[in-house]
Amino acid sequence: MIDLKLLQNNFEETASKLMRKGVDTALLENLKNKNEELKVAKINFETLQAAQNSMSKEFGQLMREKKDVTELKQKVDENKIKINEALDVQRIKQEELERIAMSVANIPDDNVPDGADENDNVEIKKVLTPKEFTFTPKEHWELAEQNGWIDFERGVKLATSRFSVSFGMGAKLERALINFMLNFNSKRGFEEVSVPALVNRTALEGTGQLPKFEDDLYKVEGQELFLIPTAEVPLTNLYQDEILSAEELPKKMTAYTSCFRKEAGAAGRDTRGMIRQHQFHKVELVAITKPEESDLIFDEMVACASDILSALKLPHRLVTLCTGDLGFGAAKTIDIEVWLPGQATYREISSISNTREFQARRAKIRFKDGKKNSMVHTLNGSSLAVGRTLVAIMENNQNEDGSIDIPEVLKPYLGL
RNA sequence: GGACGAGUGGGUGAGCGGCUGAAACCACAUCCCUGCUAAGGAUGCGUACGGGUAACUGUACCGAGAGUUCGAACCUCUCCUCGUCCA
Repeated sequence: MIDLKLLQNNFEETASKLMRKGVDTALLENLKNKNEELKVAKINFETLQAAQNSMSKEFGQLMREKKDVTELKQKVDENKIKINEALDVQRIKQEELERIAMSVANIPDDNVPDGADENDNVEIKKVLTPKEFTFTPKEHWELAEQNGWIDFERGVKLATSRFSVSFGMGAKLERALINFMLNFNSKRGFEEVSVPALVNRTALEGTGQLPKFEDDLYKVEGQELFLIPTAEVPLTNLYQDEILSAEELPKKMTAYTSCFRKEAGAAGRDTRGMIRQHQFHKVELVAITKPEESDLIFDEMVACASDILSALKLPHRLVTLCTGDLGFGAAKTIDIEVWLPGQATYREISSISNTREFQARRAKIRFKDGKKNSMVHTLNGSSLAVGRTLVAIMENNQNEDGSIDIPEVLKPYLGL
């Protein structure tokens, strides 16, 4: 959530920063006004309430002295009517303010490049060179079907479109990748955590998926529970509404979960294959840090994801997302895109974001910063999307006959 | 699914409808003492949002929400969670 104090005290600068992300200045103006109105309403209510409290004390005093209270009672009753009115005003202002504030995106870092969409993202570097094929490389769905690894029709039969089923080596490779990635992350100091796949509304508000993106979430009928779209939600919210000690920071965590997304608005995109599924496996990294160390840990997380791809010998590149492609809660994001020879293009396989205080403020995650409490920074990143990694392995390691070479580092996990 | 019981500050745990934002102890912090010394003492120590240069001060919060009352941690109702017993 946006820092209302910042908006109040530094409106011009904050508004111009948010304008880069397409946030309407009029909306911010409105937010600022609401904030001031709320303040007035609060002062009004609290003054009345203070009078009420002191009159109540006096009332008790008179009772004990067995004195007459009818006059005082009348005063108190009159005041009470005013209090209720003032409280209503305050509540309405409060709700309006929160509704608006919760829907304002995070402020992008100054060094995030301007841009409209993913075409304006800026490449940082390429890692490993794509190999030259002496034949025309196939796309992964062709290879997957040919090898009997993935069955797309049967996934549809069981659920609906954008579901698939893995068999044999396809299924084993998914499991191997998950284990490999979790172990890799553990060695880099990320504690492995196993979390629920269903979370409540508060958790999703904390990380910013709600209230704005409810359409993309699967909701359990009759309950305020949602299937997680990413492990970022349960991991980050583990410490929701807590005040952590400075010594226990940074918290670095990794978890494997299935992720569930309706992919509303992605109609027609990546309809074939397993690039964009409603359910997919992902190993996630989350860090909760002191503000001054979040950039350092961000780099660690990027390196961690990139190094996994390197260990798998998969060519990839790092890009900085431009303002137009930056997610709702991110102050900065680096995407890692893996080379897919079948499509002859780089495709997103990991996305690492620093949300700075944005989620911390929403989820109320603070730490003891000497004498006072400060907001932590929260970071999240995939390391990696398992299905897409499998796609990349298939396409990059394919032979002319359609067979696929298993990456050396995975063999111990496959009993090979 | 049914019947009880419980949910209080970092922890343990008191709490009569007003004098309780909350005893006590532990933990923690700062300071003092240094021949009873793997000790003793003093003080401080929840959160959020306001007001004040500051000392300080106002409001709210005792699982969540609603109600009764001039006044609720305490009474009533609903919900949630955790125990125990029953099915």
